[in-house]
Amino acid sequence: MTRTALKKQRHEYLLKKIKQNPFLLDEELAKACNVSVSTIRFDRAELGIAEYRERVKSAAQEGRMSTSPTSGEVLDINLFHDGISVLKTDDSMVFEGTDIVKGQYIYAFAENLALNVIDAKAALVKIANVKYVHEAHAGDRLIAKSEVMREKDNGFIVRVVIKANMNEVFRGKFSLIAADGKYSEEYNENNS
Amino acid sequence: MTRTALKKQRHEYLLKKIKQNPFLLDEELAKACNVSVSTIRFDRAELGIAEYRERVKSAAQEGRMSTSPTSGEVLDINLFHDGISVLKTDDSMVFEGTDIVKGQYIYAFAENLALNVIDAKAALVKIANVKYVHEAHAGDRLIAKSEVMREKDNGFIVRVVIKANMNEVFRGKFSLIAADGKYSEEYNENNS
DNA sequence: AATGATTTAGTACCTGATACTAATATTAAT
DNA sequence: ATTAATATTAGTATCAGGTACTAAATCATT
Repeated sequence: MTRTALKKQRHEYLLKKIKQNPFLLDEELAKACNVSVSTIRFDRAELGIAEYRERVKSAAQEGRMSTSPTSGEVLDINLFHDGISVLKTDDSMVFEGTDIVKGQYIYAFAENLALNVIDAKAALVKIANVKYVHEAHAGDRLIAKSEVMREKDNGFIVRVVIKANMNEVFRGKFSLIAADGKYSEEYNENNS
Repeated sequence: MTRTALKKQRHEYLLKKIKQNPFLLDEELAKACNVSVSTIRFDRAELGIAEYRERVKSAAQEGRMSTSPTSGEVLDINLFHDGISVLKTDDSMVFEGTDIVKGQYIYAFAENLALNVIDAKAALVKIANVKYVHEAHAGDRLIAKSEVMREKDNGFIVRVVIKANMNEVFRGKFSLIAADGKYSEEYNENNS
């Protein structure tokens, strides 16, 4: 194989590998690619990939940004009645090698809204029946609507429907029960 | 105020400030506390606070942990038959102010095993019926067992049961269908 | 005044880089 | 086959943000 082709291959490898794991030193990359550290530095410069420390730093900042990773943003809530939230999907949520969003992210999004509409801190999921109607793809903007169907025993039945581009993607029914009002008080910041 | 008291105050400040924002250099901390950088270094040593780079690094790693799904560790897999995996829960998975693990983490754990037993890269969840039998608590070691119940149409029905301390915590039935698998090739090391 | 705790200063060294230069393959084009 | 362009390696000086250590200066207390 020509060096030019090897370089291209290496570049693809670097882009992919570093994206999925920013904690890779030039030295390690060099070893993995069987080239010198200098080559890796040239490659990074060509590809516009920042140095290790910057990568780690921005990874930390991103992590810092997303308080709860898959909860989405609540747009509207009528407590004990209904709620709407949105979630922008991205390729951190997909099956490796595809752009199909994993069910667990959609589930978490739905469960979260179901809990929020009941008053998150006071409810637990007991049973969930969920259906993934259509695949969701990375980049899709998911819109979840939840409705409290009825009260049952000491709990609630909440339905959540999620759509992407007007198409139904997910449909779930959550049976929630109130958790006993044993709340541990907020963090005490009073010190002298 | 005595120097000793000032020091104590500074120590409290450092612990709190660095906890809420790890991106603070010794130089910045020194300026904020109106002492020299040396003093800050002494303080950090006394308090066991790691240096800037280590703080940023572990922040990034934590962020990475929470964004990547909680899949647990697979202990045994008989493809298309059954599998076992474990997950150590922690307080990043709980409802705020409690030690009760959120359903979505348990769900993700279960879904993952269900997918793994079928060959993760080639299957999608279509329907899931899940029941949270008992609360799981932070620190619990969850053990999930999955069994393929039967093939159905072009898919599978997989049951997953999760226990903590011998007690059933979760029970779920997943209906999975095969998806066309697309492999991403590893970096080619054949060259010389 | 002497003792011990606290704070500051300074040195050598470390890692994982950047920025740059120079030399050496290897390939493609003429 | 020779040349020009491309790819790779090596080496130097420099940087940031430290560690680890030593020594001196500055209180506060007895």
